[in-house]
Amino acid sequence: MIHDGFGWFCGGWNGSKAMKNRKTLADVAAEAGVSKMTASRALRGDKDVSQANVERVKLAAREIGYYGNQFASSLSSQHTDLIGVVVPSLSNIVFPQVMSGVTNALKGTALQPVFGVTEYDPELEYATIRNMLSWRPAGLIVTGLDQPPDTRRLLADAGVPVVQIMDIDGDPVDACVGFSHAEAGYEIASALYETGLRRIGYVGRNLDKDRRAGKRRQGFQDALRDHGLAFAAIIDGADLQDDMTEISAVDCGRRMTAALLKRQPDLECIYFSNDDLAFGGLCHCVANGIDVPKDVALAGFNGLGLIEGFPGKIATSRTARKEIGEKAARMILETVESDTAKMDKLHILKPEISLGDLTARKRKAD
Amino acid sequence: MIHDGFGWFCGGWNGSKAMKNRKTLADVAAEAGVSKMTASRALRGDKDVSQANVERVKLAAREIGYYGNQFASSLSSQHTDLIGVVVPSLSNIVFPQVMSGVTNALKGTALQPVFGVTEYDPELEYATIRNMLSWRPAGLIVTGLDQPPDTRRLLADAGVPVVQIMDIDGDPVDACVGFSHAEAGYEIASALYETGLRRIGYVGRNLDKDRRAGKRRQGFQDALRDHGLAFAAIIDGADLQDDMTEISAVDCGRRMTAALLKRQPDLECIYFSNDDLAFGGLCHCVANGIDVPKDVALAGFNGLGLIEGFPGKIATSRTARKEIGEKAARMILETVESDTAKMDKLHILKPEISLGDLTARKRKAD
DNA sequence: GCCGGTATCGCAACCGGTATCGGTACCGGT
DNA sequence: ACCGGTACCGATACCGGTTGCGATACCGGC
Repeated sequence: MIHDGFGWFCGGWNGSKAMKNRKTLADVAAEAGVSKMTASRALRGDKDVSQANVERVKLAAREIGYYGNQFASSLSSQHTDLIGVVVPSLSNIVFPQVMSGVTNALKGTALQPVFGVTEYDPELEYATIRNMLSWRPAGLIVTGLDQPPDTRRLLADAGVPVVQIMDIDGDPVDACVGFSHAEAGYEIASALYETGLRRIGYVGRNLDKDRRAGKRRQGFQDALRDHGLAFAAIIDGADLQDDMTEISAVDCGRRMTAALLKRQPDLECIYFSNDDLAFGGLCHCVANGIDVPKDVALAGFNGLGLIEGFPGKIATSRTARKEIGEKAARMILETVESDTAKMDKLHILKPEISLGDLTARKRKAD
Repeated sequence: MIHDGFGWFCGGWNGSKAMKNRKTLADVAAEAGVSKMTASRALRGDKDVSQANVERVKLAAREIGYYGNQFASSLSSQHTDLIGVVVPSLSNIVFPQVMSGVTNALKGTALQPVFGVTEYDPELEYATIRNMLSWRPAGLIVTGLDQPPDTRRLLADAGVPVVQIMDIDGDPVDACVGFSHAEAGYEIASALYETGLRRIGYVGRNLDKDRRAGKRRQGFQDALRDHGLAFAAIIDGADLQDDMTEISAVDCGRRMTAALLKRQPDLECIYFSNDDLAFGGLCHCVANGIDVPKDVALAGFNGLGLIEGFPGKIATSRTARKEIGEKAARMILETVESDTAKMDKLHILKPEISLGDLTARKRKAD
């Protein structure tokens, strides 16, 4: 349906009548006793308007409660202040944090972000991006590098700066900001290995949809392989697919951990596809008197705030979400501000591994 | 600055040149060998176009990579598909959840949400709303009822359906969806009282900015007063204002709880301004061998996912964030869809109190 | 062959701003 | 008195679609 060309653009009911009876620039001009042009210039702070008229116009505008019409303005001036930001989800706090970063970097500039959510659905992603392009944004920030060809072409032909974020394992359309998930997986695996851990299990969910989580897992596996190991046990949601979609990630992590430890009681360590699941694992352990990380070590990914509740308990790769959002926004800002400048095409913000209480164990192992 | 009338509208640098060289409807029409009008109608699925031409036009559009221009379209047709959604924050997971609800309810309709974040800053809220109005949205969803007069007037004169959400303690501009925070505070206080708890402390943060948290606290206090009690101890961030703004809410909760219990070791219960803080409190207790809720009961607000990690430990008022977002969106949808229908002006989604393990104690107390 | 009706199509006039460019007024210099 | 320069202003032509309405073509019926 979405790919039928213009289905997204068709049919449906016709917006609101809300636009009627709105004050226009002509009203302001009449009220101020000047021409439309002078009013326009006065409100935008253009030059070539006498101070007296500027004040007269602003006053008139306020009196009649005028605010501009972005459609008319953008159509006429042929440019926009919009930056489209496409994220896969709002329920993973990571993305709101990225959005915060973008908002933050754009504060005080003329640009402003517009957000779109894809729910990890490629079709919806395509539609969202297409939709954003119909607003002729000044730039686009898109999560991930694994867009299908259709979507890729859309981005490539957009004619605006495009920054892909969160991932660098792949071929960016234009610029990208993020880090290698494969490497992140590889590195935390290595770090865990060095603390002497050997029997390591894996807990993941939504790997089919969340490609980046899949990459981390692969990287982790590669590291194990390089040490002649493999996951001692795996639960990736396919096992528990019944009601797992409805419950929260934390609760899901708890249950999956319980299941995994039941299946393989001698695990020394569990790697989770993210911090929410890992936290769920911790909850299971706390509730069942399992000492973390002595009995079993837990490792997640992201460095979420809730990890700080139990300092040192969960190993994690701290990712710079907010910074990624900020950097991406700033890259577009720079491109847009100067015609000449071309932005760096790649900016890496490597996650920082935090082993927590395992650090001590590592020293012992050395 | 923001209130100077049109400062927001003035100055600054002028968008991108991104709009140039884009395919227009005329290109499509030429390619398809029809007039602009026929092309326009074909793409929108209007009637009065032969099936043959519809296909020809759609094909042509796809060939040359055409996507509409919302500015031109909205300007000309005098209506929009936009719904403005204004939330105070993205770092509190509650608001992304509300946004999810809105997105969800709007999925499959012609309407689409545009989000704005105010960081709890009234000036920024004013600017954001004004900015949204310049897009002539079909409706507006705004968080809270406590806008300053300027902002209120803006909303009242907007000429579009406005739904205020999350709160009903106040005077809505038009419609509102949410619940009474004062009542929520009152009720959980009463529920806690009934389990026999008496020496109750309070931990809160950002009360000056988050008016709703303040209302809950007030409601809680009122309940205590009605039972002849008062908070046995209070930490509201003013006490620890040093670095508290930078750290996560969870970590903040941990520290404030530690401080509170040090000051008043015989507390039987602590009421937190939200679940993040409460969870931090739980972490402190777990880490220090304090049994929850036997030694000290903890109560928060929101029913966040992370509470589920420790089933029954933290009492909370479960709020229907997603539902609030959905309902608000649906209210606007209905208003917009039918000219006649006026929406309900008030929709209450009362939080559901969950006492967790305290339920047992309550039965004992009875 | 003429007529009313229906299906298709396209011209022209906008929508509400802004870029462009050509005035007008006033200034100081010569 | 004349001239060039500057400051200010406004008529006009768009921007890229859509609405309104008239034009055209084709149809069956009489």
